[in-house]
Amino acid sequence: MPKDSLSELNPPQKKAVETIDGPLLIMAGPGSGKTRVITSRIAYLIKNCGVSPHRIAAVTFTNKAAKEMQSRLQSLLGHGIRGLTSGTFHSFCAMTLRIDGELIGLGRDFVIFDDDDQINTVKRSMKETDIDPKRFSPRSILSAISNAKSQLLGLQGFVENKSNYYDEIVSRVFERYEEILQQSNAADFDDLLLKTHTLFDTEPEVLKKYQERFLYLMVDEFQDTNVAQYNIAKQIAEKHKNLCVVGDPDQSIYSWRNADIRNILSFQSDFSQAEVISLEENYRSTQTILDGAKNLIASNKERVNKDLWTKNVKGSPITVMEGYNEEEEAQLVVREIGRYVDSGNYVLGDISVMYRVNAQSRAFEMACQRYGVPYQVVGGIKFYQRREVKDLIAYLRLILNPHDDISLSRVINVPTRGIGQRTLDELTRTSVTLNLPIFSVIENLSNGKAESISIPIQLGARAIKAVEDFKTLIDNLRSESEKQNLIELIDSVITRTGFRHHLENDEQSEERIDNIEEFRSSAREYAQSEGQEALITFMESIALVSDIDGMEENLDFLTLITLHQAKGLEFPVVFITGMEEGLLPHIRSIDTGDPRELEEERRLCYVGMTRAKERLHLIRAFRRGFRGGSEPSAPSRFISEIPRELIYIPGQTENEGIETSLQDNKIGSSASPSVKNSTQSFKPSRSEASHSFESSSRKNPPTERMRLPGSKHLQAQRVVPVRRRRVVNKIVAPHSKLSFKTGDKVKHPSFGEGIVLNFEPSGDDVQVTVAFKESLGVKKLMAGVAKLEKL
DNA sequence: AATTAGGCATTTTTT
DNA sequence: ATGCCTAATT
Repeated sequence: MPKDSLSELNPPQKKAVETIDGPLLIMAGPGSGKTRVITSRIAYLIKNCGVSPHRIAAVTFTNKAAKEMQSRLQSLLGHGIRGLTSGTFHSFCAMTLRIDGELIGLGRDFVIFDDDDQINTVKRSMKETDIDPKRFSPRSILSAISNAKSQLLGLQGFVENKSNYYDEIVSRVFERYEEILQQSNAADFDDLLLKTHTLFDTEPEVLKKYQERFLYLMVDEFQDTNVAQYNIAKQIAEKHKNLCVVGDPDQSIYSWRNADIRNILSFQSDFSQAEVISLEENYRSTQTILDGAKNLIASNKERVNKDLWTKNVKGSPITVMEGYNEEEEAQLVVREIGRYVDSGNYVLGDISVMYRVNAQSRAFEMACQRYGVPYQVVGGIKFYQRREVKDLIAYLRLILNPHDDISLSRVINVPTRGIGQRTLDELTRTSVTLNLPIFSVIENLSNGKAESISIPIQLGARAIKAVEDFKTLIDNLRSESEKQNLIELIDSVITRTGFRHHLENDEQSEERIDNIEEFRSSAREYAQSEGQEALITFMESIALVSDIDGMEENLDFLTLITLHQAKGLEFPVVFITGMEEGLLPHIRSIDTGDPRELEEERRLCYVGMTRAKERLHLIRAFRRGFRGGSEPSAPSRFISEIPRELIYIPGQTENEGIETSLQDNKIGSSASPSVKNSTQSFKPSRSEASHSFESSSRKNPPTERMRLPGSKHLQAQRVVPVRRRRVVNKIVAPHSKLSFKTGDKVKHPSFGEGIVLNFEPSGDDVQVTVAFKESLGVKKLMAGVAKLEKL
């Protein structure tokens, strides 16, 4: 990208940047330079109009997008952007509530309940309202609650609007759910928005503060905002009316999360004088890819047509391939990727494999491991959602806020300390009757005043002892926490609670300890600030990060990603996999019979296709396995919605002539028209990092089934398989030397130094038995996985 | 109270 | 096939 300066913008882009007064709606097609416009606009406000960054807020869809914007502005304006507010709606609201939430009864150190906590809370609520979780799924009840909150209804609104038996059930759970949250001084994701709205609604002074401060407000990915978010934006912008929203209705893919595409219509009616600017020139994709995508999306009925165009080269046809099953699909893809890399024109970081559901990543991971392709999975099982990490977080939260019943229930018996379900039930029951948090019940218990207060509780002496010990444990950690920094605190939690020991006894102890180690180092950057402050900030950052936030651009890794997460990204080469009826229009969207759901699937496919700059592959499997079995699947209807002449099917020769060389396909990385058609030079191929594939493989037609290449010569590039499940989202670079002999001194990242007692090759790795010093003892480790270092 | 076995639902996407 | 939940066992 060239420097963001006004002269390099096309006329509508320029207009979008310079239209600063009054409401503005920017309709930005894929690849139309939206991000540039947003950053240029902010830079323009600051530099040309002399607006203080302090008075500008920019809301993005992910923290990653916010960070990217920040860094681009930084390079444009240097320190001139200090004071700029940028982030997601959720993080903005969390901050607002942290400051002024007390006015609406939210304690300063409230905790944020994530999805997992929410489900637990719903389950508990159902139990306490005698609603059978087998008859009504907690998940669907939660989604009803979330839906109500996203529409700014809240409990009260929901109760008033309920119209059937199911609503009645939900409202009972909802009521209890809110009580638990209140008592735990917690807010769920939707509360962050809802409560901020309420705060602004009921406290004019607070609202005024924000209204006056934010002269300019920008909202990115507007098509994916929900009613609550839009209304918060409206509240803030009400005074100055300088609200700029940027979006593309064709890329709206989050309606299941209550995003409401009608916000775009509302915006136009709420701000009738709003200027509307369309960005229609695409700088990203080849003509062919853009045409394919345009034709696909044209099948949607509910949309306004856009006139997307590009000056880019025609480029290669869209390749459609078919494998027998998902394994062969993956093999096909990985082998094709090998050809790209071998050509020297692409590095792995240029390529991405996209799929509808996370479960699909598995086959690709396995294929990558077999072929030695380093890869990066975005998302999947979220790091902070791993059991051991969540347990540790629950301890930290409890230390911060002992009233957090959900966290307390989570860890009161982890590791097991003789407090079973009976005891916990009894404590919970009492807390409900007394309308007190569980921790307070325990406190009263241990004051020895149980009888005098006449707590109606029935527990054996042994249970009481155990519970009291737990209370003392938390109390001690709590008082220590004020003197310790974050890392010290985490360490004392791990040791004092017996958590470390507990992990060591676990079957997957290595993996779990690794994860805790990872967690510990992620806390490091927060450890500077003082005592509890650090803990609060850290907890908040954990609750609000997304997987995509952690994704790095790394030339050496192939990216595996869901279509949803791919929004906003671009890659020279894109493989969209699982192009099958039931998967890409997902079965759930077909089953409902709601055409709008099917159209959203089509938009999802459109988003995926428009991520591609130069090469687009659509792959499907003839049979797909699920729930153990395997069933035949039909090609996705979306394939047939792409004009045949844009498609190349290997094996069907008549179209082969269309395929152009890779060189002809290259699109200059610059958005400026002058260089676009030139066959620009590629990124220099990085010999030391290049991942060479068996050269003969490129001669094999992709459809022919072939044996996996021998792997010896790939050893150096091989990514070590990480047990069955992945340990960290990013698989780190492989280890160079995996040879050990008895007596070798080795170093483990968390266990420290040790001596090799024994070793035996196992698959591609070596299982090493190591004696570590101190109390750590003898362990069997996979050398590559454990990142063992020879000393 | 803790561990284990067997039954069952589950998988769309995530701030 | 896996993981979660309940029931049964020690």
